[in-house]
Amino acid sequence: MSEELLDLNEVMKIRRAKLLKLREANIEPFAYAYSRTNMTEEIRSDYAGYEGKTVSLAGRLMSLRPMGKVTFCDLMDASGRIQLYVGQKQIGEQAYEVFKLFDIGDIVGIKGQVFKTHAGEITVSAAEITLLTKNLRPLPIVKQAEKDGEKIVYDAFADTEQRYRQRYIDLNVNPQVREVFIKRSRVISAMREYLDARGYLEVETPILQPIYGGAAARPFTTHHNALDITLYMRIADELYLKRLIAGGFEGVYEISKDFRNEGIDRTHNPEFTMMELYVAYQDYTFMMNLVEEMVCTISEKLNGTLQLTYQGEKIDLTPPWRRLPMFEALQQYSGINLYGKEREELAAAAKQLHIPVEKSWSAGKIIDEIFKEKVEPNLIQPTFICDYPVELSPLAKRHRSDSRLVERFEPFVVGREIGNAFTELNDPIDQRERFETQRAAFEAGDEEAHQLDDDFIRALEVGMPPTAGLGMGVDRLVMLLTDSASIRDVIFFPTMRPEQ
RNA sequence: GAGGGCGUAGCUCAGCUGGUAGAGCAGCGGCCUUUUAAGCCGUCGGUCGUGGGUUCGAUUCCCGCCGCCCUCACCA
Repeated sequence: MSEELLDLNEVMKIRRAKLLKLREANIEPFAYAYSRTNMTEEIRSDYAGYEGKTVSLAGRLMSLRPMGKVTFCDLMDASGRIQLYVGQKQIGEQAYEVFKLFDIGDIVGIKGQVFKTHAGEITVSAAEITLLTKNLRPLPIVKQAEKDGEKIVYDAFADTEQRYRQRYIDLNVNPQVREVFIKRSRVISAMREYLDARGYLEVETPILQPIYGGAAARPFTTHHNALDITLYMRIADELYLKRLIAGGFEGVYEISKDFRNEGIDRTHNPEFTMMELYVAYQDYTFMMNLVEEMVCTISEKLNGTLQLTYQGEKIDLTPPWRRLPMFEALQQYSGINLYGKEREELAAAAKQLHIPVEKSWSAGKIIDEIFKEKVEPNLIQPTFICDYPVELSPLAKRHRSDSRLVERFEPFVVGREIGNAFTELNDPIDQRERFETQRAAFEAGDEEAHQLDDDFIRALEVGMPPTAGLGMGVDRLVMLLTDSASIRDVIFFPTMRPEQ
């Protein structure tokens, strides 16, 4: 402890000294509770109603402007900020001496009258000011001014590493960060409201799974001691939710974390939030309409509009979204018709398009690569790409009019996939064959090939009705709706390498 | 995993072609009872990410390592 003290910088030493002084003055610097009557925003938005009234507020001191026997402060609570006027005459000489030990970053309670200064600033004049929590580690000082109605921020706390590692500081000093996360919560509640209103049942399924499935990805592996078995963190909820449809539920959804042991970048975090929905007696066309309607409902609720700007790109969410079969999209953007082509022809086409092909790649994989390279970047306005090759989609039902394709779609916006949906494969014999193909791929070295899940097939044998399924990347939807460039800006604590 | 960039005071940043560091804010001491990026005067604060190398001498040049960011690969 004393050694730790030696490491403290000057400011922190002074803060601790103040802490001792406060305790000597019989003031507890870490209070138990404080009863307040109002939030700062209530007063600011209804000055006429509060003028002259006594209110009590609680929050953090974000700015101090001492002027001798009077100090102006900015108090920040969860709703916003308000100015405080702390005068020696009003709170008393002794209390003012104690108040001089307060710092920016301290959390205080204040009771006093609402008034306006000569400059017209809505202000609370303190009759009492109470320390609730002493700040021992100084906050970065971010100053704001308003010029011509525009907010200007000086010395913003901008170091991304520190912002992500010490989000509690980021949230305190960067109000726009708080806004993004409030919006994130609203997106999720709007989604839940939309799904609940249609009678879908929110459920919970295992995160720890003996066989991982539902997506093509490498899992995190863990171990259960008592059972002495390997368990995997789920990479998707799909197979369990479909078991519930086989069990007689007709509409289920789950909003939860999935885990994929893959790289980290601007659109990928090892743990991320997924919404999966399964609806009995429906197909992927139904699901396309649902996605359009749901995303639009959320956008309206969140931003009051279907128009949005993402990183300078204007996006119009107004339905109907373009619906483009995958091979038509490939034809349109690569100029080559790839439908029905054999692997060697596809490899040749890829070469022609300057896309390197590896020998181990299947025909489906080559198509996927060409798609990513040539088509995806062009899908700026909302677009459903539909009808994928069967070998890319081991859990999707074959297309009713083309057995080489499956009834599947992915919604794209700003060149980015935000979901994945299909008419679910419910034929257990076909499902077993698809799993066998995947097993062969796994044994050939494809680490992301789907695992064979006998119990899931058993459920299909019992019978799963015709079903439409959807997965949506919640983080990416939030990024889109909040104009966030990185997934780390919409996840409170993104995965980072541990310090030291 | 590959390539590129960055890492200087609590925060935001300067520091040209090598001579052991500066500013603003914050802090501390003054003055100040309607300020609001408060102001004025004074002052404290840095093993310049880390470990080597070159050099009489390195924050500055070279190499390794650590961390972050960007691009690519894998993927949602």
